[in-house]
Amino acid sequence: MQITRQTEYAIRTMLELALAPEGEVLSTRYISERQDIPEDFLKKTIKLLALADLVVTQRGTGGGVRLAKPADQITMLDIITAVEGPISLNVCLSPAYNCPNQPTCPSKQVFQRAQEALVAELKRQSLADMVKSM
Amino acid sequence: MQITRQTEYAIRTMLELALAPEGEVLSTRYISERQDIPEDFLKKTIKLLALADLVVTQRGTGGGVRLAKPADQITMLDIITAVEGPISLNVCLSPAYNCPNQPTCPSKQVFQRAQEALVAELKRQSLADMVKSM
DNA sequence: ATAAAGGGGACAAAAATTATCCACATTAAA
DNA sequence: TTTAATGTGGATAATTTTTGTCCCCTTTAT
Repeated sequence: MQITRQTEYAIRTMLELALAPEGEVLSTRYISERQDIPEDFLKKTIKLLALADLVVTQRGTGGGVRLAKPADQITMLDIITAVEGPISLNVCLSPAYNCPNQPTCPSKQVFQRAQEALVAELKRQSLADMVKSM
Repeated sequence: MQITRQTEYAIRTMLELALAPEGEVLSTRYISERQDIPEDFLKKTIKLLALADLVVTQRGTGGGVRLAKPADQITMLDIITAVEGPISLNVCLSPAYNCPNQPTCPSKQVFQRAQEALVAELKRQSLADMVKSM
């Protein structure tokens, strides 16, 4: 019940990008050195962020990464979801899962509510808010 | 960011115990068959529940397991914590962890709040509530 | 005594996570 | 137009966590 290290990497990367001058790109190597993240692993992590439209990448000399939208339009939930997929506190909450104990499973509802509370909080704070508090 | 299968086993076990007649013990084997849980793995899981004072075990012939207290005094949070230890959505929230970015880490606060919301919900519903909803 | 329980430690298997390597495609600049 | 800097993608390895199994022990009612 914990975010993975990769998600931590993603959060730190997004903070780094949010702090960079508007429109400027940062290279993966630069970020990996600043944040002490294995470069090749970071590449894949950034790819996930790009697929989720949180960052834009630019290939070639002078290329790199930048935020795809203003920091106040990106939430912690966005980042976590980009890396880990949709949050589901219990397997039974995954969309794909077909619970064999349906419909009498009493724990599903508990997890459903807990998850909603969690998601609401993660959605509440934006990357911009986080940067402000630094 | 998901409870483990072992925690699922623990929840199902607690529900099974909550449904048993007051004061009666159920054997690990019985529970493992009813709930389709590997017996030796269940033994360890039950041991964790016993260490957390959620169940009482009785050795010897006719022995088994029963709830250590009324079902309305046991919460989902109690069960999760018994198996997985204290919830910490991010390593940086673990009591033992000493964050190298302290005290300027902006994500810690976000996780702190999210975790509190989650914990509050998990604490809200008791085993008794869950049984009622079956 | 005996058999039916739980207790505990070692270990194995499986799954998930993290990390590394390398060949390739793109692009700006020399 | 070559070159070097950069992201892309796939394969694979290493590590860690989770899950499962085995086996011998202790306790206890009959």
